[in-house]
Amino acid sequence: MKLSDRMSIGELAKHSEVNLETIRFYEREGLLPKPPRTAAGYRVFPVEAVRRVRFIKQAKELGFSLKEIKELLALRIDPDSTGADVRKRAEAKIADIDEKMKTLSSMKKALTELTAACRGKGSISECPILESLNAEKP
Amino acid sequence: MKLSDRMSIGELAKHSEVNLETIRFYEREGLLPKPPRTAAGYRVFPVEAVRRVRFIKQAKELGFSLKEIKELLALRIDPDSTGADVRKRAEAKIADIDEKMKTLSSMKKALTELTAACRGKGSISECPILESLNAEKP
DNA sequence: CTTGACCTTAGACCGTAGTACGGGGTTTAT
DNA sequence: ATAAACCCCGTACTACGGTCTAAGGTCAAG
Repeated sequence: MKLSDRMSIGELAKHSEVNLETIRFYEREGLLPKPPRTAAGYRVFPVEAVRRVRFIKQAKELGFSLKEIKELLALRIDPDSTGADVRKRAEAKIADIDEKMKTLSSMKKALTELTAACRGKGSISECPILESLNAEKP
Repeated sequence: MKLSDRMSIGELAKHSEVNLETIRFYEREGLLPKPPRTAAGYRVFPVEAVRRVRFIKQAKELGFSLKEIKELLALRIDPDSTGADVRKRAEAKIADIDEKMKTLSSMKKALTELTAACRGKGSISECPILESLNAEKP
């Protein structure tokens, strides 16, 4: 059964845990495709829209701008773009992601060392451990 | 030798690759400690400030707000806070980081699958692979 | 057949994170 | 000794990413 696989803007907002206005804003900005409307002009979203909005939300939390998120969402195999082109763009995004993961990794390491230091009698005063990240470009 | 282990605001900005005004802004916001001044009132920064500014920059790219970054920078073992308290806060930050890494991981997986699909004749048209992330909270 | 919860639009407003500007003082290089 | 390059401060402005408001239309329940 699939009793209603479509939803109103309010339902979409609730299920994806964002403000209703944010949905409209994303539509205006082209992050969500313009949905069909009822006779009265009400937006009708497919359930998949929830995934899309959640994806946007998560990507934002990872420091991607809406512009970058738009690019990520545009990465799909369709007849408009050659496979090689999509692959090139996807690989660039993968590089971004690897970069972020590397940084997170060193942050985590620093914090883990900090918690360990706290365990061991914790008396190494003034220890700005977080600044001990990868230096890069000296 | 340590021919000048201190620098001007302009040098700091250059070495940490941010706008000079950003340095002043971070100082106002309490992300950088107020530096000593010359007789003429010029700020004099220790070289370590470069690491700190770069850390702020990187953390921002990972989606941390300046407020969160301030909290991260405050995590250190000093006589003002008990080891247990610092540890608790550090562990919370580690949890944030793990969350981010998990999401990045699924994004990367989705993108990797996409590039693989591009290789293989690339004819699965209309394939919005990125929305297929972890669902969470149904 | 009205009340309340929902939807519509356009446009105003907000917090965050800078960035620029103007008017001035300082330092360095020629 | 004077120009270029740097610094000071305070204030204003910007871009981004929403969020809210006003004025009104729609829909389901009682």
